[in-house]
Amino acid sequence: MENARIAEIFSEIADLLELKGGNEFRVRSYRNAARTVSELPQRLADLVAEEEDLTGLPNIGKSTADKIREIVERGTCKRLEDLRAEIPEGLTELLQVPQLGPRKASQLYRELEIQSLGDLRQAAEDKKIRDLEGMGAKTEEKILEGIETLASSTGRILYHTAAQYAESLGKLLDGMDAVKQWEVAGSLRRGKETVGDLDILVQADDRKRVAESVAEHDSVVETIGRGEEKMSVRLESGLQVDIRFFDPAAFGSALAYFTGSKAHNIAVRRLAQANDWKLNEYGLFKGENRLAGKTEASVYHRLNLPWIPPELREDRGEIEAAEEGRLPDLITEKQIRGDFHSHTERTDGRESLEEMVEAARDRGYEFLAVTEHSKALSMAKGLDEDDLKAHAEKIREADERYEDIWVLAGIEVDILKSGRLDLDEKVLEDLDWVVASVHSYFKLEEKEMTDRLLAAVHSGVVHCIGHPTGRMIGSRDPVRFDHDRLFEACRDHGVCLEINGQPDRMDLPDTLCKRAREAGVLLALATDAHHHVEFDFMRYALLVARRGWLGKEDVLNTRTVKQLRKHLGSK
DNA sequence: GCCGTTTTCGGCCCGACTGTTTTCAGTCG
Repeated sequence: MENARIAEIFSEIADLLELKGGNEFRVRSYRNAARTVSELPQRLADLVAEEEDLTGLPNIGKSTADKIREIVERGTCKRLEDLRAEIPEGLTELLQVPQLGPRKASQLYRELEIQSLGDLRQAAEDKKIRDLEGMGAKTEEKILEGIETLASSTGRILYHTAAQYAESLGKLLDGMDAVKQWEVAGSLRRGKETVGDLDILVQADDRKRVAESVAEHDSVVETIGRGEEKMSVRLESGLQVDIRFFDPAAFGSALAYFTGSKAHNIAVRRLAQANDWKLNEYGLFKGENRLAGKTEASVYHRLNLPWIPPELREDRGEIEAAEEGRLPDLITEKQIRGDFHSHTERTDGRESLEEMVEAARDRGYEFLAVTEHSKALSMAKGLDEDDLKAHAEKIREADERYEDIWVLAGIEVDILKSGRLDLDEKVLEDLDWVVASVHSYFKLEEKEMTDRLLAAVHSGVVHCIGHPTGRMIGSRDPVRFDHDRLFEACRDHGVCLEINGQPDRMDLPDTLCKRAREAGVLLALATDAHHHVEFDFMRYALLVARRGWLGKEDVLNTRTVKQLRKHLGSK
């Protein structure tokens, strides 16, 4: 039983309770519990086995703790079974339709016996919905559109993709005289690996003109709503964009408000309430009197907090850390001196060694590790021992030619199913940098996978574990292993964990990053570039690192060549 | 159902927009 499944159960209970018309705060409790569970670094099943007290976890009280134990033992819980018996299957899928919430969904069920998306479409097409109390022709139309949107939407999209749309809209806004300032807020600003929609804040002289221009933008296919304060549009990709207009006096509080996360906002608002103040998107207020709002920092400062970087705003302890003056000094792009994972055309990269090295120099890097695949990945032309020796020689020759950059002769060696490395350790010993990665047998049982990874760490020739969880966002689950044991082993053997910046990997994920840091593990940021343009993926690795609370000291890439040589030499 | 320098009971974030209404409920973020 994985945490994700437990979280799903709590979400389903929340949905069903909502359809039933239950207490909205109880519903919220289940949703909060689902969030806590899904973000929890430890496996609940393990905590239950160890008879840990779960009520110490945020949003988990006695009742929820009991349910967690029940779910771990039985795979489900009575509460869910009872609700399912009471409310027809299919009704929850109606909640997925935009603009259709629990009230209308249950009304549709009660009055028209609608129990599925199919029923809903039929009723809308038959124009039966417009006759219901509180609904009309417009509602019917919205529902049909909502069903279409649902069918074509893919849910959350990669940060990388969302950032491209944001950039394109940003260009439009930059080009308008009426726009005085604009900022992207929401989960994109927080650097989350996936983004559900775009939130853009705009200060403008002529809101109407801005709204018109946005509505006419190439990538906009539909205007969902449009008012004085906000407008919502849908892009060709299905992505929803919310534009909100604010005056300068409220721009900072609005930015904070719409950056979220929701949980962070609630926690900050509680601090305001403790002073009998009110915090909303228009500012921090004492009665009618605005205490702060022009900048984000002014809002935080008035609440006796330092400004909190957006990447930390997840209610994962940042408020307490801010109160106690122990927020981490997060790593920045400028502190990155090199990249620890790249491929060339010798295996599955697309450019020559020289092209890659020169591009790294152009970025101002002081070092670059070239890490081709090993022979187990025959599809990728992986190297055997002799190939590797020859290639390492070639890399060292290149290193001689470029005085201002250290080209590390490296490898990304496969960790085989048994935990053995795919290449003779004698050959690996002569390299400057050895990344060991799992590229096969992703479904091993936790114990077997843990032993497999530990064997690589214990080998004595590995410097870094590549993309440690192996997850592909949206398409492949992370492999299962005992995180704490791997972290401890890495710390004790001086082995780094990689933060791979490929947009669909972003692996190690942020929450595990935070725990690896707490365990004393050193992280290595890397792009896994197969073409020099992918060196830009370092920004995604950086986002993960920042969301994982990493500072300069926690990251190997911040070392000078001299320090790095010393660090690697001492291994 | 959770939670506690206001509290173990009684709160729980709060405002914009839409469509249906003649003052508001539902949905969303």
